[in-house]
Amino acid sequence: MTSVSIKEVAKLAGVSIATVSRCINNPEKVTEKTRIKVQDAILTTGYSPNTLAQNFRRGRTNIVMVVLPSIGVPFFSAVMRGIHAAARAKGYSVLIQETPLDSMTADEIGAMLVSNQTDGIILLASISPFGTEVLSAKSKQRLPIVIGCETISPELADFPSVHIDNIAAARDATNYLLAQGHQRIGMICGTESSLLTKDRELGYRNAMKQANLPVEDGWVVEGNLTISGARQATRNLMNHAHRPTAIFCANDEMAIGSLHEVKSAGLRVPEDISIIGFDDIRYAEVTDPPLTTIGQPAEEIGERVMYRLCRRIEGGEINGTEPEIVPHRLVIRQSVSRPGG
Amino acid sequence: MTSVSIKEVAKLAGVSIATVSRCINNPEKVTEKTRIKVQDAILTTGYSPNTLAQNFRRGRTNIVMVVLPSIGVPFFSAVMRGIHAAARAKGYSVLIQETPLDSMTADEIGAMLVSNQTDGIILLASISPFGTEVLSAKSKQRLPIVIGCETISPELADFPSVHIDNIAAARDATNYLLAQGHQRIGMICGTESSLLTKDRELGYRNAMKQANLPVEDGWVVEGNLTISGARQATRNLMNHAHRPTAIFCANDEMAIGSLHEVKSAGLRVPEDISIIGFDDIRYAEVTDPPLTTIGQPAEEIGERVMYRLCRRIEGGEINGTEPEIVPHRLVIRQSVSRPGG
DNA sequence: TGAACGCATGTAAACGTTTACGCTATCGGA
DNA sequence: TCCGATAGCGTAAACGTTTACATGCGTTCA
Repeated sequence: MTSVSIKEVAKLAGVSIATVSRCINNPEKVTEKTRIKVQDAILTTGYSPNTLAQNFRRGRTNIVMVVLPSIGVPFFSAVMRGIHAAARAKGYSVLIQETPLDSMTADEIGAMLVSNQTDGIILLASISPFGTEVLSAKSKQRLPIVIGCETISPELADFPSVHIDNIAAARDATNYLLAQGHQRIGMICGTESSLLTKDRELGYRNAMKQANLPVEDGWVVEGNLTISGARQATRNLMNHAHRPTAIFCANDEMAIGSLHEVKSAGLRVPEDISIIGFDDIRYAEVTDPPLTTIGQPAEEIGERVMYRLCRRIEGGEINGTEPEIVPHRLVIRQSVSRPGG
Repeated sequence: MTSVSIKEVAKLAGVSIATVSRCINNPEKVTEKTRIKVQDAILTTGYSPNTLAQNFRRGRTNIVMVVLPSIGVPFFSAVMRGIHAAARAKGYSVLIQETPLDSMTADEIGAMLVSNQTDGIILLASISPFGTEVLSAKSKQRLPIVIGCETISPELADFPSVHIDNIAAARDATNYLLAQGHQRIGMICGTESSLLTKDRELGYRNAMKQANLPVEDGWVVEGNLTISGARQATRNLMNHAHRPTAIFCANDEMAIGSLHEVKSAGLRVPEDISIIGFDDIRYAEVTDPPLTTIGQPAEEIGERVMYRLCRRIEGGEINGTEPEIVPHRLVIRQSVSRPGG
């Protein structure tokens, strides 16, 4: 019942604790005969090393922390799946921190690293900027932090990252609507604090400008990244004097809300209003109509971000900080048609 | 840069390391004057305690592990949200283990506890039974393990748990369909290994028997808890010689898949086939038609399960192992009508 | 004034592991 | 046969913290 330590094993096997330790960690440094003795002793005592002592001694936890806005969003859970897979392969456990209302500050995060609670951190969320006195550019080069998904803010530019090209992807989405003949295109973007959706907004505006089309006041409205926020935003768009014939939503969650709201108002999708989403979450193919959207390789992002973090932790790659861009793709389903059907 | 230890603080403040430790952990045992000295020293050195050493010394990590089948399922992420909230309030971090293919065995879990990697465990997933020699009934009484959501298998009966009454809830769902006049009611259940959906199946069968209605062969089909599984299951149900006029799905994920499949086949919901789900995930109110379902207080379950675990960890409540039942409720929307509309 | 007490602080041990270092015995080569 | 190299193992230190116990000083009360 009470936890058995390496000493009992050593005593039972008739060797020193150093030898027991070696049997476990460097079996090749030990005679086969003693190795067997020790193995037997381990089995009969039911010994398992005290992880706390190991962590303490080795100065690491084999735990990485993932900071994200919400695990409830299917896109993030897909990324998490990739992270988990890679973590398991590399022997890490994953500690999740949700930051609902920016509740976790950069200082808290720094504290977790310096106090050794985690070996590394994956940021899937925007974080209030790191205090400059805490993190010099030099130290950033070393900290085991990797950013996934989120477009990088200037303060975080020194950290490696893995993500799609959000600007280009949003441009592709908008261009697809334009190619279908839409000219009045609205957008439901995220929140002020979400840089990633800022980039998507930027891509949308780029595409509109390139097509010499105006973005009228009130065509870009915040949806707060939630279903209910998107429904409100959609009502605003539908009431606009120049009602858009198509809506680009910064994520699928909001697209689902928007879709529902349009239909609730008695309008048809896509005949009256076309809708395009972003992320290609798994619910996107079972909406009515199925949602046209931009697909991200979410699991792949998770895996790559984890592997990159491992490289950082293991000390290599001090310099390689250029972002790793993964491909996005347009997933054409049935929520977009030519204006008027 | 290199981590500063308690020694430097002590030297700078001109006190012993014991005093520094006391200043942090038992400030009332120290003069105000020295406390200020030490505080200053802590600030100027930028000291923060080495968590690894603390954990080692105190024999605990302040980490709890949550084992669940998939974080991608909105219901679980809602539970997780509750767990996170409670954990944060109690000073714990949350480590997530997904067990996609029963990949984590009970032995692994036991190992995590005995090797001190976590202070406690929350099980939201069925786990292959604990080896009886590893866990006697006595030791179960002590282990800091609490079960959430899942109905308890005999092997796990000694652990405390928090969940709804799945049998009664499924009965309520079925009775609602019966009350609408349905007689041919099919069910899409989960997998063989998911006890919780087994209980839902039981509740369904209870209700049918009580109504003196048969459950024909082929009316209960496995949906694997996934959208695609439910779509296949729905095709089977629609092809049945005695096609059900209503389908009870063991969770909303499958209900969404089923709903889509029925409509894809050109049938109407609820006029041709009524559908009722289970969980009331947030997408349930934006399906077309909005999904009638059984609501669980997911966040509350998460909170309660976490608080209960805390009580276990902190040593109280050795005996209170009777399950904590939280209320469910029928959420009536528009995916169920009288048969034929 | 002196003894007794209590409070603030220091000293040192302890937690369980890993690992640098040193010792012994064995083996190969001259 | 003797010496050097080396493989295998033991000894002991070290990691940073907490805490039981000891120490010393000041205060109070007789």
